[in-house]
Amino acid sequence: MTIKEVCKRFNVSPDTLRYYERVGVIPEVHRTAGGIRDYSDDDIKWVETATCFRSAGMPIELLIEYVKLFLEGDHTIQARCDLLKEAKERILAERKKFDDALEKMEYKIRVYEKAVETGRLEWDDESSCCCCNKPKE
Amino acid sequence: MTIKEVCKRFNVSPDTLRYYERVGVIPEVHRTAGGIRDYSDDDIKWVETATCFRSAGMPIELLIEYVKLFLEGDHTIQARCDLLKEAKERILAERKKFDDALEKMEYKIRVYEKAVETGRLEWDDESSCCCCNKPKE
DNA sequence: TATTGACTTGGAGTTAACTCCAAGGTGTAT
DNA sequence: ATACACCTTGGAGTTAACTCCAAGTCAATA
Repeated sequence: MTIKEVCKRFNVSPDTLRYYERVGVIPEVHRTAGGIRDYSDDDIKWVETATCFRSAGMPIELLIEYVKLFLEGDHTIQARCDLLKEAKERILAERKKFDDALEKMEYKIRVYEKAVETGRLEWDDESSCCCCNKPKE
Repeated sequence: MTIKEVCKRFNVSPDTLRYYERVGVIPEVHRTAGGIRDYSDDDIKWVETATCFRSAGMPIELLIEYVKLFLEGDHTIQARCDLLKEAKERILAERKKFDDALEKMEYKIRVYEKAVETGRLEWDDESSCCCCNKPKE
């Protein structure tokens, strides 16, 4: 599979894929005799994992570490497992922050929608919502 | 409340708070006669919202736009509501990516844990999991 | 009142993760 | 065989969001 096809499939740029390979986010990709990238099934799976983890905000350094351990062979299985568990905890913590923000947003949206309906903006004083401050004249 | 206290409460640096104010992520903060920042309750609520939305990955530009609309007054209520709804959709989309990554991670963790137990690494061929490629010798 | 430490500003520097570029090689359609 | 589009590399440039710095001001303490 050409770089172009892989890009289309995972919605990333060729520069990004070459960059990932260069810094070790994915292992070296299979080439044609002429030196042109020709992604194997395994290469594609690595791209899939890299783009999936990246779009969940995992730092590139972590992926590089994972690939490095993988290339070292089976004696790094425990280390890889630990790395993934830590990554999972990170993502769970991040997701919690998303949920907090969602809650705050939904509250604000409710208040604004009611204001559009009734013409009066009424913030619950107990809420720790910033929108209750009135613009200073 | 001093800048230091606000920093401690929201776990951000003084530079970050000053930066937020400078670029308009929060409105101008109340000052003492000497010109030193003395955060009011409302100021603090803005900081809370800013840090909450930022840690959910909302870009600063969006927060600046929200504050700008707020300062323009009540005729921007509909616009603010629309902005928040769009922000909410973004966060939902981001959270979906987190869930996808979590699922992939949990699968890999399960396989690695089994490998640690049994001594054999066995990836389900149907899964689109990159870890099934063997290191090239 | 002098020292000390925290605060102020505008502007420059840093970091992660790309993104672009120039100079040249590959491969396929005429 | 000659365009032509697309690929290669190493290295430089960009962007968002801080983060640091220098030079000066403020405020609490000895």
